[in-house]
Amino acid sequence: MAKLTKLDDIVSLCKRRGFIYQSSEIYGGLASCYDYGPLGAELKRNVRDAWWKAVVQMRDDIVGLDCSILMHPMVWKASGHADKFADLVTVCKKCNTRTRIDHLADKSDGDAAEHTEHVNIETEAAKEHDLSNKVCPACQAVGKFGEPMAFKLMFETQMGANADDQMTLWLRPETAQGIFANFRNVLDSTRVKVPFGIAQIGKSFRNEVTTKAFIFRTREFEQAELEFFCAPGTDEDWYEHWKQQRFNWYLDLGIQKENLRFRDHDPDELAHYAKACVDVEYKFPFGSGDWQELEGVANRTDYDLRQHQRGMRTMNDWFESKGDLSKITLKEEAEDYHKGPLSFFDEQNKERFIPYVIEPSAGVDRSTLAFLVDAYDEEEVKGATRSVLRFHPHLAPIKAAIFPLVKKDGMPEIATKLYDDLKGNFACFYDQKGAVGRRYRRQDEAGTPYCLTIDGQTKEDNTVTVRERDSMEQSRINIDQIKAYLREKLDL
RNA sequence: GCGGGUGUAGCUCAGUGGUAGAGCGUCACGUUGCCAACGUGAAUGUCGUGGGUUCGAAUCUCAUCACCCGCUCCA
Repeated sequence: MAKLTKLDDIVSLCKRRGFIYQSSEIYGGLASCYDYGPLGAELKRNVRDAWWKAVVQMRDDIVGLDCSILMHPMVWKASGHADKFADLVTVCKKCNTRTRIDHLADKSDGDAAEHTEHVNIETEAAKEHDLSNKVCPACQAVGKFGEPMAFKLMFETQMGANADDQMTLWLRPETAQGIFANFRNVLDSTRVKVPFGIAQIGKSFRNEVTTKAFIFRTREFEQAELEFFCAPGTDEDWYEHWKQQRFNWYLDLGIQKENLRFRDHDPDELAHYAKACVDVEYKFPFGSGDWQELEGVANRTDYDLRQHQRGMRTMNDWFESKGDLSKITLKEEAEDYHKGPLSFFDEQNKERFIPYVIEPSAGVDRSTLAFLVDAYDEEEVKGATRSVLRFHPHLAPIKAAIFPLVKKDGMPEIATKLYDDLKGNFACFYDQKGAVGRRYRRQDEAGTPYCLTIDGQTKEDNTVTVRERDSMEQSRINIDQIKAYLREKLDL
């Protein structure tokens, strides 16, 4: 299997073959930002399409959505991000280890730090923080901490060209809230009934304290999220359902079983709104061969919809404070909140409730990287190394390459005709330069599953050579049957 | 943000004060009739960026940017 043992090898591969480049490279690069090159753009698009097909197209109970990145600030007040999506961190002066202050344990009780949510940055920063009795988890030094530093995890931007009349907005830190904000719209316009899901793929932005490992953790990233709404009491079954569905999706697209696993979150690791959460992890070859999260499947309960009902009740305060979020607090829930504007009426049981939500949330960039790394292989062929990307046909950036065996005797004419005939149906590539063996190997490196070669025999019996990427085996197929052959083999 | 490391051709790297190099890749022409390894020729460098020292800097020095390994966090 792959001989990519270091992240550097992957970065190099990605650049050399045109999958991923550093953003703004000609200006020295921009931290944490990356661009997808010609092959990478195709690969990533295929990953998105495969997700959409599995999650939306093939299901009768899920519909799609595509929200704006900028949303009303109250969305983030209600979701909790505006107040809580920040960390207060301090550094141990002895060993330079950085720790969130809410994770520090007291010297006296010695208890391990408990998991807590992100903090409210305004109130926390204003508080006096007595760290003199706190223990550094790394070097055990007591009270050697510097001033707490605040990290805001959402990007801010301004709406309105007039400088005197601008509103501060946030770039969304997750696509999920756009789905909750449109829950009512979808209910009213599509005839869906609980249980059903709303799916969305799009960019999100988090001003991470530290980025990591190539495109694994970036400040701008793409999510594929599904919010699946179900009746309270059925949520645990749906949680299991989606756990399996999502795991199998990676396997079906060729991820090797031994590189994929679940990791359940400990109860004290769960976010305050989550009843259960499991990560789908991939064994990336970063340094020590660490397992890293590709996707999280969470039971978010009815938390988000209930929060947005509170948000809707708070709008008067928002207008009165002239949009200053720091001056308002969310209104309490109505006593009959379960009959609120974001509730669902179950015709069969004649009851109204706020649906529970199961959320599979996948990282598109992470998955793309995993598919790339997992497909990479090197093998010995006649004493030389053949490197090949064994992509699942659905993910392969190029489905078929068309070659004339040599650049004469009318072969290029037949080959270009075949190419023109196929490119409307499949992503194809035409190449007539150099030795054919070299062209085969070049396509191996791009992960192209099939090469079609026009030779002398083509003019005699109308057949072409079909060469398979994985086995390197060749067979002859009538040129008129190529389209059907590819369609069947590629399952398109 | 802190500590450690790195930055020279598209990629991998050599080059420790005196005219910028190799392998692979790329391109052209020829050859070639099914698996990168033929022949001939060619292109390609703000030596990450900006200051300083020096007669002279890829090389010494300072700053800065980016990446990698940790700390932290999460899709």
